Amino acid sequence: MPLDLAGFLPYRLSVLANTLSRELAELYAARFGITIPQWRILAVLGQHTDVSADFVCARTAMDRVTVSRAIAGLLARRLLIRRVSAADRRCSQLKLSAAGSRIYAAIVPLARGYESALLAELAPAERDALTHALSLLEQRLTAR
Amino acid sequence: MPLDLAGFLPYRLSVLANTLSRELAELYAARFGITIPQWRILAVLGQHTDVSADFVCARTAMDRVTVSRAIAGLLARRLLIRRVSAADRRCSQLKLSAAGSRIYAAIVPLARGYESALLAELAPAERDALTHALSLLEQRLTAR
DNA sequence: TGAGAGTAGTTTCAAATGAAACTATAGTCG
DNA sequence: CGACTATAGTTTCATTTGAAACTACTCTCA
Repeated sequence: MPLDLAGFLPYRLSVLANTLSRELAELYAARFGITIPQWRILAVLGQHTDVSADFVCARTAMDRVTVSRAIAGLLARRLLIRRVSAADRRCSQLKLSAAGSRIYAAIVPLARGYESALLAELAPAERDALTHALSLLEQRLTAR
Repeated sequence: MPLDLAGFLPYRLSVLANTLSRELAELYAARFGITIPQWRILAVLGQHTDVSADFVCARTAMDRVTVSRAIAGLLARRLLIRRVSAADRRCSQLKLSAAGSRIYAAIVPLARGYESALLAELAPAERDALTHALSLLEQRLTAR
């Protein structure tokens, strides 16, 4: 009894997620010179300001090293501002610069538009069901 | 109006899928010396026999190069058998060797067990809803 | 037939990745 | 205090990745 790969959940999610990330990246990568990890950092800093690199790691589930390098790239282009925290000088406090905010503001509608086009495939009840199922699965993982 | 990353579908799927693939790989990688791309190839060849590398590419949504190298690794360990197709000598015909079949047979229950544990988080109706929603999204992508 | 276009698969090379080691700072407790 | 442990973040280095070029073969059609 072979395993049906096309119906195997981890595999399906993997293919779908990689395809979506790549398609989405096409909308902003070339136009703004932003990589996928960099976009995720912008996305976190668009929501939360003056947070540490580690906070970004936790939010994005990306590796420390990946985050460090993506931040370095964004700093070099002056899209972020980094201050050393006075309370704990190991921590930095990151926020979007004016230029970073502009890029963020330009990408957000592209991202939303992409997501909307996807979700348009689903009826409202189907959307809710998907969202709900993902929450349950996510919960399981964060719970160990 | 910032974008809520934690509720953004492409992002959620990406985090979830990567976590699942990594967790699953922990079950077989060290024990059998098999990488994620190699496991996917075994999974395809467990279902379909005497198929080409390109067929494997199409099934797994993996890159040509990744597939070529993963096959090379499996051949080196004599887990696969490759014949050149008589009809078209550019194509190879791949199948599991006896040793490859044994590894495949050993991994399948681990993979199934992992998936079952995941799906146990969901009520049957929730599972169906998830499966259904994924099908709709997948369809959209294969349809361009 | 045989020149040009196309496909299967591999190799090369430059870029991205992540584990492990490292730097610098903070907190703990004898 | 001062050694010891822990955390934030970076650097190093070996591995993985995939785009592009390449080889080898097949197909088309003049």
